[in-house]
Amino acid sequence: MNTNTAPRDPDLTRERILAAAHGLFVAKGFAAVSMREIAARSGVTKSLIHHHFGSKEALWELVKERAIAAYAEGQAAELREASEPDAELLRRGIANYFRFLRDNPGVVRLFAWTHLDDDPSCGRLDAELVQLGAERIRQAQARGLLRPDVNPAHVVTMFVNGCTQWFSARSHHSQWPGVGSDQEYLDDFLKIFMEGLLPRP
Amino acid sequence: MNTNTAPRDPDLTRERILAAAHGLFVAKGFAAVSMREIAARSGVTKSLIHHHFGSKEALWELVKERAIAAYAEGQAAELREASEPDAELLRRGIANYFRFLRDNPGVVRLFAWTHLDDDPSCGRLDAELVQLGAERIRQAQARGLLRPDVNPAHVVTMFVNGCTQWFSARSHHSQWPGVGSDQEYLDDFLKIFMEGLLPRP
DNA sequence: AGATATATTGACCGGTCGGCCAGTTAATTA
DNA sequence: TAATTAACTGGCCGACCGGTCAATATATCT
Repeated sequence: MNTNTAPRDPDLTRERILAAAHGLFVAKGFAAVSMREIAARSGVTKSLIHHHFGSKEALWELVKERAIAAYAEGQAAELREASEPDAELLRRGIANYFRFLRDNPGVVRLFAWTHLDDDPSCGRLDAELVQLGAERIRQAQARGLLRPDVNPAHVVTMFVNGCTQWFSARSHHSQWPGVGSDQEYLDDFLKIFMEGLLPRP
Repeated sequence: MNTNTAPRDPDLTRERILAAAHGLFVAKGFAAVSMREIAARSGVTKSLIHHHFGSKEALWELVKERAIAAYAEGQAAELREASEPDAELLRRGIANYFRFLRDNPGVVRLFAWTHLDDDPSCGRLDAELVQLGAERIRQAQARGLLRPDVNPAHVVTMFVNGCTQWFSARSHHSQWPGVGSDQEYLDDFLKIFMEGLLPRP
């Protein structure tokens, strides 16, 4: 490999290895991916991966860490730029989250793999995200804009679960009779969820 | 193995192999389980597993098939014994489904594995279950007991997703601040979901 | 320019993988 | 009871696994 005259670029090499590993891990899971596969896809020797990352496990941890950090960063930015908390803000937040998962299927799969590994690392990272979102909902509750008799953390968990599982179990319910498109599901979800959150007279 | 005088029982042997394979596959996923492990746990030779089931893939398929068939059968029984469809029936159906998943964590994990395999086999099996549930909701809508402007199939999908992901991502949100117990989450879920489904004046 | 550190390679290691096969033992059938 | 079938075993195979190591080529530093 690399018999040409291209100059060495260790950072780029690391990046290409990480990209190859990310794609394979996301697609097949840790156990089903071999170092030889990663090496072949990144155009690099297996030994070089060990040189740069140590072991297969270490590479896997780094791939997870980076992907989740990127996810958390994007979501935090989304939350920061939000205006004062009301029902409409929540509705837009859910729609944005839904579209984010739709456009980043790798994130959904990576979360699913880590869940099956009972790996709490990614849950730790977005704990503060949840806290932030729950705080917004609490404020809206205090203003009488959302019903006060539900746990704000459960509200966040509920819509995160609803969005995540929709894409995670796509192969499942895509063949269920009567189930519609992403947009149609999101619309119905918002109808039920948002109206269920309104204060009752 | 089996150096004692116990009489041969091929059916029991098959069952023990299936049980061992089920436990290991559910816990670690297809790729991370070896035939040697399954053989050791079921007290049987590796060759005998091949004799009875052919290959590792065939065994995995059979394990999935049986588990999902058992799940579908139980759920279908639950649905058949239900009375006339109204909101209260739906509420009890959701609570029952939630408790079923709580008491059968293996089912949740097996579903998650098959989703990551993009295996649609289990989705096909419970398609009729969903159709049955959706039909009940449609009847309740026709009687004016549930809001008519949502797709019944989406109603079913929504609560199935909400229940499944709660247990599937337990390692995730168990460390989220403010998230409560199974029962507390279910209560809040039902509050929001059921009120969101009521007809609006 | 010379010395040092790092990036990169290819060959190799012990171990495990799924699967196969010849042989033995127990149940079934004729 | 003899013959046939099925259950079951142990050993073996080639392929692949993750990881190591010595050697080499390219940067970087003095």
